[in-house]
Amino acid sequence: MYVTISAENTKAALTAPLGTTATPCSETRLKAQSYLYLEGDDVDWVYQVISGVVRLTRLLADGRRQVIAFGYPGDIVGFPVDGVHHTDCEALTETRLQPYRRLCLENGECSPSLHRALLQAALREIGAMQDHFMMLGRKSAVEKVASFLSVLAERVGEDVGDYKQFTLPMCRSDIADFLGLTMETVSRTFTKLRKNNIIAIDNIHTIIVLRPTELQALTLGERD
Amino acid sequence: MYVTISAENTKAALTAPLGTTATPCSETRLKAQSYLYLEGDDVDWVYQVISGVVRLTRLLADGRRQVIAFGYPGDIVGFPVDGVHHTDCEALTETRLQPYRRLCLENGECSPSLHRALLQAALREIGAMQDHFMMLGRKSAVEKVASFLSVLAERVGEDVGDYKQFTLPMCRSDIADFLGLTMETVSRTFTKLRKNNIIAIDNIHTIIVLRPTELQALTLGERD
DNA sequence: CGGGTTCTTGACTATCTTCAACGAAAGTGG
DNA sequence: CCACTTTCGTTGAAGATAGTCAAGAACCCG
Repeated sequence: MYVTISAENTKAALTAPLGTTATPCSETRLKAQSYLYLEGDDVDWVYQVISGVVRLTRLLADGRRQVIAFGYPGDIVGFPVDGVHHTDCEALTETRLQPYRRLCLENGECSPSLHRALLQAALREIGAMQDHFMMLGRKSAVEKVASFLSVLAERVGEDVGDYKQFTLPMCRSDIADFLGLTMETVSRTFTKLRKNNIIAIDNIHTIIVLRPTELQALTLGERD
Repeated sequence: MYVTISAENTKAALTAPLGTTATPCSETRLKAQSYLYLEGDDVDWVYQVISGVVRLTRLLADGRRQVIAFGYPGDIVGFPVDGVHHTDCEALTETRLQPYRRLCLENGECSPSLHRALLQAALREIGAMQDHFMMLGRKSAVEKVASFLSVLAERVGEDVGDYKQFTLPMCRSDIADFLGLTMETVSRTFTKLRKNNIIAIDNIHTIIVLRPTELQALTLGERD
């Protein structure tokens, strides 16, 4: 999952399974905090997240970290770069994944419809990443956090009265490393949104969006 | 072209043409400052840059701009997202491009080797963009500019004695919008590198890297 | 040569980071 | 179940990095 400029993707489109034909391989299960693969590992499979959430990260030698994406149900993770994984992938919650052979994507060694679906997923990935560039390069802290929460509310939020509620399976520093901020700035921005009654923070990992429209407006720089 | 963490790609690999078989379509020529496509246009072709340089951009409603990538010879531009272009693409110099049918990439309606080559290019694009996230999210101004110049020196620099020389076909604000900085910061950083004798600026658009090793070190945060 | 654009530089400011302390929550072992 | 420890999150104060605004210099092109 990336924080796209406009969250125009519908839940339906995103969470639809890829193959309509019988899948050749049974699902993979992953406990929270366990790794699916590490940077440099050979790629044999790409995975579609069925349930749960995973985190893709890259590390710099000096310890700086960038969270590349969060993988929510419907997302495909593990695209190979020259046959090798280019990020680490860790499960944030217990996660179920549907594996697809790498060669199905790369050589079409499977049903044409599945090959096409994986390819389309890769192309959508490129588009989503392009959006995320704008986010990292050109948005303020408030805009980044508002975008992040807005997309999550849209994608995984549950209606609670007039509000949208969802849980954050990742910690604050994961969010910070995803948005190119520090943990402290993320925390302060959450507090600011809470004090302005845009959101409520029930449990630390449970967000309630009280005013979705205002949150959406902050996404593009209206005053807070 | 993205500013990758380690410029380990060789020139040869990057500039190799995709299809060894006869290409079905003659090359496209583009004058400097003319657009190849705009965001929202339907995609009929993807293009490999043969010579010249193009610039891919995305715009926000309020005018903020992100340069997504520069397309140098060997690069593929124009990957479709749901059949539609997701960026604007403008030629920075006179440019020659080899078009390939979109359906060759998406449906394999061409030679299998060409289909595979385009697919591999898309997957490499994903990997390169992941690297660029680190750049935008986690690097300082000096690191960004040093990375940018270092990659260019490696990729298009010509040996002049012990030095590497190359021209910048883009203006300072293009570089700024690529790196997530302002024009002024880019300019100041150039000056700093020049005063430290890491680079020389011959003409405004001609850079000579005097100390490639030091420049490379600045890429990852060694003191300047 | 002149006019417009692009680039550089300076002074000032804003935003975000850093460092540090504290508090809340969660895990551990008796 | 409770005390202890550790991790994670929040908050504050101070500082640094990059942004803004403005002026002047260099470059480009007819």
